[in-house]
Parts: sequence; structure tokens; C-alpha cells
Amino acid sequence: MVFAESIQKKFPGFEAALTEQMELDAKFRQIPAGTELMRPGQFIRSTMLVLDGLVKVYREDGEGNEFFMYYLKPGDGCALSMTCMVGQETSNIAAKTVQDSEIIMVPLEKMDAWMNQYKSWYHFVVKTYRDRFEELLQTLDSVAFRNMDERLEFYLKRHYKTLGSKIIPITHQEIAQELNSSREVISRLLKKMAERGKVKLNRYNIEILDL
Amino acid sequence: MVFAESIQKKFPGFEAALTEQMELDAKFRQIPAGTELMRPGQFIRSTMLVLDGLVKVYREDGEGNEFFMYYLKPGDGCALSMTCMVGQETSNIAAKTVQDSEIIMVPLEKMDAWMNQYKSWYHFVVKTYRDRFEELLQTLDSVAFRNMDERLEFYLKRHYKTLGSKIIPITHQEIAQELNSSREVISRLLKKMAERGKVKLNRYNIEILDL
DNA sequence: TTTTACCAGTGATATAAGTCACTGTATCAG
DNA sequence: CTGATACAGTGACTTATATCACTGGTAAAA
Repeated sequence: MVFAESIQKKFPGFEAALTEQMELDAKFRQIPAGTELMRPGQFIRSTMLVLDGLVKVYREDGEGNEFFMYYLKPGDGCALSMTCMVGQETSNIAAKTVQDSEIIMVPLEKMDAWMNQYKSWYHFVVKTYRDRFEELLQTLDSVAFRNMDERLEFYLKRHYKTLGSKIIPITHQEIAQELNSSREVISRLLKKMAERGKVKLNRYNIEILDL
Repeated sequence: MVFAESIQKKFPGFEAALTEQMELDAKFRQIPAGTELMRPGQFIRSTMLVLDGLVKVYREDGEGNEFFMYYLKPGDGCALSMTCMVGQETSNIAAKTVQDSEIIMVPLEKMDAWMNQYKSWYHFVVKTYRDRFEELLQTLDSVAFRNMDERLEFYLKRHYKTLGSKIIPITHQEIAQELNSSREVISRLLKKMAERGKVKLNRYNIEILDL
């Protein structure tokens, strides 16, 4: 029951019967930072819930472009793996741990069955869909309507919120990749932001002063 | 029972009990082309299923920008209104009929209740989510990774598939709006496509020759 | 018929972003 | 200590897209 209890802590909405069911049917995994959980084109057989750590979900096309979508924090579930249920589609989605993480893997068959059985699971899935949808729309907005400087600000704010720290440990190169831009462009824009006192640039990290 | 039967025709997956339930709880609406079904910031109390016609779903920000997301054809449901269940969010989504349409409005309370009661409804909702998610991701891809010429091709192909006709009745101005570009740019790109024999440009419509 | 409104074509120019080439500077391995 | 490597800064240039200003044509309204 130790497992069920730790789920309860991160997912307070879940009813007891559900967490016990999970103890039976789901798998608990400890995963080090930097591990790829999902590769584009991969066949998906289970959905995941994040107990601890941080998982980055991003989009990749065939030509080496990539694109940040959102983070999964403790208490979050992956809407994408839920939709991939049919297992047919080769959605170009990748997921990677950015911190050492604890993940619950739920087989997709169970996921469907639980929907009828456990109200709290049903609500969780629906809420997950809704939140990710909303987040995706916001991302789409920023790409479609905003210039790179605004997108960069948006990106930093998001990291700040997710990490809960004003110091964001990331290189310009990484940002460029996630925004599908180039390092030089990001460097220059960051410099402008620094001049306006919005951030402080250090080697290997960016400190948020005022956004 | 006429109503239930016509639903059955467009949504062959629905079980009889469900279509009869709909006859009781849902509202049937005839809506002329060009009607706004959803305004950004509007409070949403029901989800909709398209029986006939064509509905355009698009994104709008505050500054007059808009952005095409997808079409709803007969047999489709609106994933967005399903997610908006909580009615809290003011998602900047707009929907408009592009043809005279017949729509079923399902109160959001029912929608939730039916999930347990009718398997076919459950599958329909899940499939709707999945399809829209996928479509949204494709849109995001094209905006993030592609240049305007590729996006334009993608856009025309999509319309071709949806409309089922090689003649797409649309002005350059409208395309520009939906791709968040400008008329002149679209005109020039279309001209290039015409030179390569991919399309034929007419006044008020574009004819697809080879995509 | 005349007028008005909308659609489309096009050159000139402006701007944001991407690319290339190079420099300096920390950090780490040998 | 010495290369080697990755991060970061920067000027010069290219390219895609946006914007401006104008033209002409068609179609419907007056």
C-alpha cells in the first residue's frame, strides 16, 4: 500500500479504490534525467502519470526541427498518449525527462475500462484533455501571432512558472531549438531583454528579474 | 422518430437508445451560412454535432488576427465545446457556418451523463478529442516549421479534401486572413503555383489542378 | 448609365529572422 | 599545463514576409 499512498499524495483527487487498482495494474518507474520516454513514430501502449520530476513534451518533424509544447509536472498526465490509444498514428511527438522522475505507466486497455468504473479517473482524463488543449492553443497563438521577442518572453515565463525558480538553467542553443529559431537570434533578443532589465544573463543560465 | 433516424444516418456509430435520448434532450437547429455559432469569450453551455453543412472553427486574438483551425463536417462533433465544459475559460475560439447547416445542440450536463450510459457516445467523444488534437498538431507543425508557400499548399489541400471539390470558392483576402498573412503575399504565391501548373486562378475561386 | 465596392496584380520598400564567419572565454580531459 | 570543446557575442549579409501605394477589372447598387 505504500505505492497507493504515494499516488494519493500527488493525485489527491483519486478515490482509494482507484489507487489500489493502480497498484495492481500500473507500473511504477524511476527514470533518470535526460531519458527519452517517447520517440516520434513509436507505438504507444500505455499512458503515463508523473509522480515526481519533470517531463518535457515536444514536437519533432523529420528534418531535425523540434518544438517545445509543454511540461508535465507531478500530478499531470499525458493527454497525448491517451489519444494515441488506437496506436495507429505515428504522431511526431517526443517526450524526455528533464529531471530524475517517477512515472506511473498505465496500460491503455485499463485506461478505457477505468473510465466507467472510477469517476475520479474520468474527471482526471477529461481535465487533462482540457488543460493540454488549452495549452496547445496558447502555443499555437504565440507562434501564429507573435514575434520572436514576445515568444521568448512567453517561453521564459512558462519555465519560470513550471520550475518555480527565477534561475532558468538553459543555454541559448537549447532555447533556439525549442522555439525553432537560431542561437544568434536568441542571443541578440536576450541581450535586448537584459538591457531593458528584464533578465540577467549568466553562463549556462538565465535569471529572471522582471517579466 | 424522424429526428432520431436522421441522426442515425449521419452518425452510424450511435446506438438506438442514444439517438432516442437525443431526441428528448438535444435541440435541433437549422442555421444559415455565415452565422457565428461561437464568439471568443462567450460562455458555452452546450456542445454541437454537425448533421449537415459545414462549420469553420478558427482562433481569434484581441487584435483582429484570426487563424483557421479546422472544419466540422456532417458526422463531426466540436471537441472544443466539449472541453469548455467548466464554462470558466474564455478560449479565444470562434465558429461560423460556411454553408447552411443543421446542428444538434447537446447540453453539457447531458454530455457528461451519457458518457457512462452509452458506449457509443463515449467512443465518439474520445475519437473527437483524438482527431481534433491530431489536426491541431498538424496545424501547429505547419505554422512552426513551414514557409508560407508550403502552408498555402497545405491549406488548399485541406479545403479540397473537406469540400470534395477541385474548385475552392474563396478570395485571396480570406486565405490571407486564415493563414494570418496578407493578401499581396498570398496573391504572389498563388501566381507562382499557377505558373507551375498546380492551380488555376479565377475570380472568386481557385481551381486545383495538381497538388 | 454611372457610381461604388470589392477583387486581383504588381513594383518599391521595410523589417524580422535566418545564416555565415569569426572571436573570446570558460570548462574539462589528457 | 595544454588542447579540445561547448557556450556566448557580434558584424555582415540574405531571405521571407509584410507593408505601402497604386492600377485595372468586374459586378452590383444607385
